[in-house]
Amino acid sequence: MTSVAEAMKVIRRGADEILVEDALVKKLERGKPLRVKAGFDPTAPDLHLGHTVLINKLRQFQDLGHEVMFLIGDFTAMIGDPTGKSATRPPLTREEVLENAKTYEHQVFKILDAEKTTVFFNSSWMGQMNSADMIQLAARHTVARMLERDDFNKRYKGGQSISIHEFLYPLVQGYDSVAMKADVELGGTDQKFNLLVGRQLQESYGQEPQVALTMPILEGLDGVQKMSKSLGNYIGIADAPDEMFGKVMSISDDLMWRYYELLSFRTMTEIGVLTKQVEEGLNPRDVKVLLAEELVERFHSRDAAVKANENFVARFRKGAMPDNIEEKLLTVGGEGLPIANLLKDAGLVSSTSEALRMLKQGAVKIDGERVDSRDQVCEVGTTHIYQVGKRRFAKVSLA
RNA sequence: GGAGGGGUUCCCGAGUGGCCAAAGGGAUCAGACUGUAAAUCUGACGGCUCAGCCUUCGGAGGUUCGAAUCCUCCCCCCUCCA
Repeated sequence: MTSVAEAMKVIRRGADEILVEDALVKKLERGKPLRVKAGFDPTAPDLHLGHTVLINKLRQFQDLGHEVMFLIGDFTAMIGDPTGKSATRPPLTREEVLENAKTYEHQVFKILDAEKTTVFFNSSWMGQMNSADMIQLAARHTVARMLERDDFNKRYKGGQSISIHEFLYPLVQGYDSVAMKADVELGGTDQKFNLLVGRQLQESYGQEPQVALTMPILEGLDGVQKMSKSLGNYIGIADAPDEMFGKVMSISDDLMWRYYELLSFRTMTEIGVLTKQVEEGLNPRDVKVLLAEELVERFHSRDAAVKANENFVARFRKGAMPDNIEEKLLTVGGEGLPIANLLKDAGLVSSTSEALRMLKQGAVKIDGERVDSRDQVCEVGTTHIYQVGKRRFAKVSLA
């Protein structure tokens, strides 16, 4: 077994806060596997790399020999965590929750070892509670402490409404820790308050309080805003290999190190070596390639990673065409189609105006030959590969 | 209930009667260069049957030769007072 000091080094990696660190050391020193909890809202089943930051940390605990408890918050989903949101989410049906949970498992076990992971649903204990139980649970916390939570505080001071049921969310999440006898709970930095409520409730129920470990929110491809689907700056773990590879390559050299810390399974020592090599003149691109390969391999396969790398080099460094170009058949009325309309109809651009702009900018190629005349007409009965920019291709036949 | 401020193109935000398809920034896209879909520089950025035309500035009407800009009504958001 790894020494406590070494374990702490691994655990500390990338972590925002560990509350309380000494308590964690003490727990580790007992030499028994710890029960490590992380809760997930079953509302958003398509995960991106931002979600995996937390899951990676679970994996690290797993590798250190601890027991991972993956909690699906099916009961809490019915309350809706107010964190950072004002709109109440629509409640999910039982079927939707189970469906989402399944998707979670499928995606999450690309990172976690299924053998060493237990999945929990908090409805299994919360569903049992009656009103009296619930009120007793509520009796263990105070309004003043609840208002310490940053967003409650702001809303309260700002005169915005806070529904009573919103106070219940942290309580229920905290009670989950009691029910699961968690030693450690992981969450994003936005979860800090809820994790701390867990500590307090556990003590109140006569348990040793869990250690709360918060992980930072991962920046998206722009390097500034948090990775999120709605901002479109995400790498989905279901993204196709080439797509995933390319997106990783598109991050800035600075952001790459951040991704290494939070997303790579390489040790910090290995990463330190890479940093040094870059300082000594190694092209950061080559280091980025390693990261891109590692991530594609994790979510797809070794072969896919190698292939994605090859494709990337061919297409962007050598300007070659991709292997699998989408084929389209367009039916036209007359003899042919002006190039701009063809590009639009083939879905390569969103409007003919854009097509004309692209032509003017020299972005359009037919079979690799640049087209600069907007008057070009593509005749019926021909098949060519049309390209806009470096990334959009289509093989179009006219009939 | 009272007083005031505001809703502009993907986002932020300027624009108070013609020079406005609308400044500036962000995002995005393209080109160049390169070390990559990094960085940097340049350019584009409502639509179309594209030297022209059409549609847009919360919604509906109106004034005017002409409206994002003025008037009327309506909808929505915010601040302060009660």
